Amino acid sequence: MPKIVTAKNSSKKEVIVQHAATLFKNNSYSATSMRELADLVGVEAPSLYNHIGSKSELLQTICFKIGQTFIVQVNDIVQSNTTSIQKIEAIIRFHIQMMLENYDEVYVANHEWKHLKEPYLKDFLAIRRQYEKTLMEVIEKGILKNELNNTNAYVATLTILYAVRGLEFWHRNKTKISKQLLEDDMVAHLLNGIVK
Amino acid sequence: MPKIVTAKNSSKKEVIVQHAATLFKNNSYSATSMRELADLVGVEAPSLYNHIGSKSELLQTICFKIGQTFIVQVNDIVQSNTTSIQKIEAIIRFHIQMMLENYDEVYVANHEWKHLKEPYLKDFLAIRRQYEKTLMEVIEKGILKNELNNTNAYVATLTILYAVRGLEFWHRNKTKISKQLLEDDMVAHLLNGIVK
DNA sequence: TATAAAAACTAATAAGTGTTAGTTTTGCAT
DNA sequence: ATGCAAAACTAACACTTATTAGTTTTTATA
Repeated sequence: MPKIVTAKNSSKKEVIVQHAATLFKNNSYSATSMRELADLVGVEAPSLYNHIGSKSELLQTICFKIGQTFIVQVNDIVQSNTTSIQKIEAIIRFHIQMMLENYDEVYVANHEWKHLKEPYLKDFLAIRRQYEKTLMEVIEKGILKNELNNTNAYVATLTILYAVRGLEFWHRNKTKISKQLLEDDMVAHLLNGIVK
Repeated sequence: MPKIVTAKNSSKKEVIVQHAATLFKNNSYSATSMRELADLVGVEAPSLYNHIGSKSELLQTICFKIGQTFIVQVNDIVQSNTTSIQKIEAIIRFHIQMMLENYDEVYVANHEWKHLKEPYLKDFLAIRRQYEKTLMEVIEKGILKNELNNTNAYVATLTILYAVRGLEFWHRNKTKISKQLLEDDMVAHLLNGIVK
C-alpha cells in the first residue's frame, strides 16, 4: 500500500514532517500549500490526512521537537562540572552543530513559530524563555566568578543566540569554509572578540 | 477627499507602506491580507489601489528603502578617515540605531525579502551581498593592519550582522534596558568578547 | 457655485486555501 | 485465494485571496 517511502525507524508522518520543514523554510509556513507538500511527498493532498491531523500540527511537531532537543541538551551542559566559559563554549558549539545538521527544522523553529496557534504559541514561547534564562544564568555566574566581563547578561545571551543564527549563510556557501574553521572562529569571536 | 490621514512630508502611499510594514512584521507577508491592511488604514481594500500598485509593490518599497539606507550609510562610514575598529564600531552602532528607530521596516527587510518577486528578489540579494562585502573588506583590512585577530572575515561579518538582529528582543522588553547600555554592551561584546 | 480630479465605495471575478466525505486500490496475514 | 485494514484516490465544500470594473462621493480650484 505505501506510496510514501519511509526509511528505517521513520514513520510516514516523520517523512511528511521533514518535507514540510523544507518547504516551510524555503517558502514560509503561510505561503506553503498542502498541495505543494503533497507534490513533494509524491501523493495527492487529501492523502496526507491519513497520516497527519492538520497543517498546523506539522508546524507544532517541528517547533516542539527542536525546542525539546535544545532544552535537554543545554540542561545537560549546564549541569556538567565545568567552568562558565566552558559551558558557554559548549552551548555555542551545540547550536552550531544543530544549525548544520538539522538546518530545516531549526530554521523553521526560529522563524515560523509565530504561526503556531494557541495554546501552542504560548507554550513554545515559554520554552524559549526558559532556554534563554538558562543561558543567561550561566553568564551571570561567570560574571560573579570574575570569569567574564561585567556586562548585561541578557544582552550577552541574545547576542550569542542571534549570532549563531548567522550560520544560515553557511548553507548558501557550503563549499567555501570548513565546518571546523567555522565553529572555532565563531566561538573565538563571541568569547574573545575580534580586536587584537 | 482624504480619508487616509497623512502627516507632513508624507504621501498616502507612505502611510500605507508604514502600516503594511507593521502587519508584515507581526503576521508575515503571506499571512497579511489586503483587507487587514485596509482595516488598519481605515478604508476598504479596493481603495488602497488608488495609491499603490499591488501588494508585492509594498514589500518591494520597504525592502529597497531599507537596503538603500544601509548601503548609503555604510559607504559613508567606510570612506571616513578612521581606523578599521572605529569603522566596525560605527557600523554596529548604526545597525543598532536602525533596529531601534525603524524597527518594523528593518524587520521586514530582514525576514520577508524571500517573498519578493523577480527581478526584485535578485536585485535585493545583490544589494545585500554588496553590503556584506563592504563590511567584510573593512574587517580584512583590519586584519592586515594587525588591528584585528586573524579570523575568517566572512564568518566575522555574518556573526556581527546577525548578532545585531538580537535587538529584536529589545522590542519585547523595552523598559528593562536603556538604549545606551544596550549599544555599549553589544559593541563591547562583538569587539572584545565576554571573556575577561 | 461649477468643474475636474482624486479617492472613496460596492459588486464581482477567478484562483487558491485547508479539509471532509466517500470510494477504490493496495498489500499483508490468514 | 480471501478478507481486512491501511492508504491511496476523486470530487467537492466553504472560505479567503488579490485585484478589476464601474460608480459615487468628496475635495480643491477657478
